[in-house]
Amino acid sequence: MLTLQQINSNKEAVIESLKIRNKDFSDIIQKVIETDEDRKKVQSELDNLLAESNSIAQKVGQLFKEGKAQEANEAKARAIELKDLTSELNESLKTVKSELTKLLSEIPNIPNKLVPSGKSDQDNFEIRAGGTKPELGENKLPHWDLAKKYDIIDFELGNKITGAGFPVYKGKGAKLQRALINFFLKEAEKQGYTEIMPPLMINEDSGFGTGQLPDKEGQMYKMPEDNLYMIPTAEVPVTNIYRDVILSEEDFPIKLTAYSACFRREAGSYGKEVRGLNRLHQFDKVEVVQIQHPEKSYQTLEEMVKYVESLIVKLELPYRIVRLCGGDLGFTSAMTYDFEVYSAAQEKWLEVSSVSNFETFQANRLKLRYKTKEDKKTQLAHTLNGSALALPRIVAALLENNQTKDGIKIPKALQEFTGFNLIN
RNA sequence: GGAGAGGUGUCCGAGUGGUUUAAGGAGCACGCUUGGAAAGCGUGUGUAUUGUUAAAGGUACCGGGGGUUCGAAUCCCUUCCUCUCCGCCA
Repeated sequence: MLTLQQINSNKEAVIESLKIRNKDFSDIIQKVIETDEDRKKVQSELDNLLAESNSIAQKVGQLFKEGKAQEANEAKARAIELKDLTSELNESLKTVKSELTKLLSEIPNIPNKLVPSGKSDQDNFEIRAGGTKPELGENKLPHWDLAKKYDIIDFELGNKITGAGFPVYKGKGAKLQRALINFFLKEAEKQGYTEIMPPLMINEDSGFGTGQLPDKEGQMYKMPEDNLYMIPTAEVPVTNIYRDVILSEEDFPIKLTAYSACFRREAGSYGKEVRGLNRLHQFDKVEVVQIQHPEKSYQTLEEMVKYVESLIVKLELPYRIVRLCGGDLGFTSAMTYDFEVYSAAQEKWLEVSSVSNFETFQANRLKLRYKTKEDKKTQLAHTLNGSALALPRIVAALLENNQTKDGIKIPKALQEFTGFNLIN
């Protein structure tokens, strides 16, 4: 959520910046400002009545103590009158506050100035690309066929046990998963990230903190009996470690990494898009999260981009990095880089990572703040995160790009983790 | 799942209806003292919101939500969490 301060003090600039998302928010922002005015009015009125009522209560106590029951009872009359007034005002305060929250939660994050304009992923701005697309022969196979040929991933078995989108990894397929997870965690550790193993279910407060709730409720699996949700990404439990926390400036940067299974309902997906490993209900991912001083967060974003890039380079996959345009930018993000690897048999670019700076947008919901050294004021911190990396599409590209007539070659960097260099 | 005990500020800890505007202690910050330090003494010490040039001041917050009362940390309801015992269990 944006803060009222952001909106009140820079109304025009906020409206202008949001235009890059191809939508006009001027009406809703105007409404926010008016509703906030109402809120202030109601609140100060209520506060005055409460102040009066407090002082009467104190006086009544005093009078009773002195044995002046008569006077005490007289004072009560006004207090009872005040009670009705305050409870009424309290109701309207609640109403106006929830109205305000509702309005605020409809406004997305303000895009960074570098975010290019555009409507869809067609308009994303390519930052750079690397690696080389392999030359595969005529009998190249897509990864779902390779998975079957070498018996390493069984999609039908997953259907039987759970349903579509829950594949079963077998033998070298399972080992490859584990190797990738270990490789990613090890690289993250080298970069100074502290490893976290988080809960895979979260409560409502956590879902709200990182912005999944209430808007994206349909995206998560829910356990209604216990009012918990399966995590769609480790970002949620890991970032929520710092919900309701006040840091000091020396604590920055906070660097955390976590492997977790991720669960997504992906309602409405169909067809070619979901074939094989392209889109799953359960998948594995290593996430990196940073909490940073506002002045350093963009420097950190670039650092994270370089880090994710280095992983893909080590896996020897052809890739490109794009900066998302306004139309494609996520609701909570101020700036996002997407990473795509080329999957040579499908002849498709697959998104394998998304690295974002949320600035104070999540921190405001999380109440994640820090105290400045100088004047000891509390201010919102910046949060960032990125996939490093999501496994299934990496696996798809590895299988397809490295297929040979002898089997599938494992990239060098991964071999110490797999313990083999060929799937055959 | 059953029975019981708890949840108070940065920490420890008192507080079962009215100067609690949360005692006391520790920690921390600043000042005094000192050649310097320790001890000692003094002052201050949360979050949010409102207000103001700035302040003073107001309001809310004693796990969360609701209620009783002129008045709630304190009484009632509800919910979450922690601990002890029992049951079940990888």
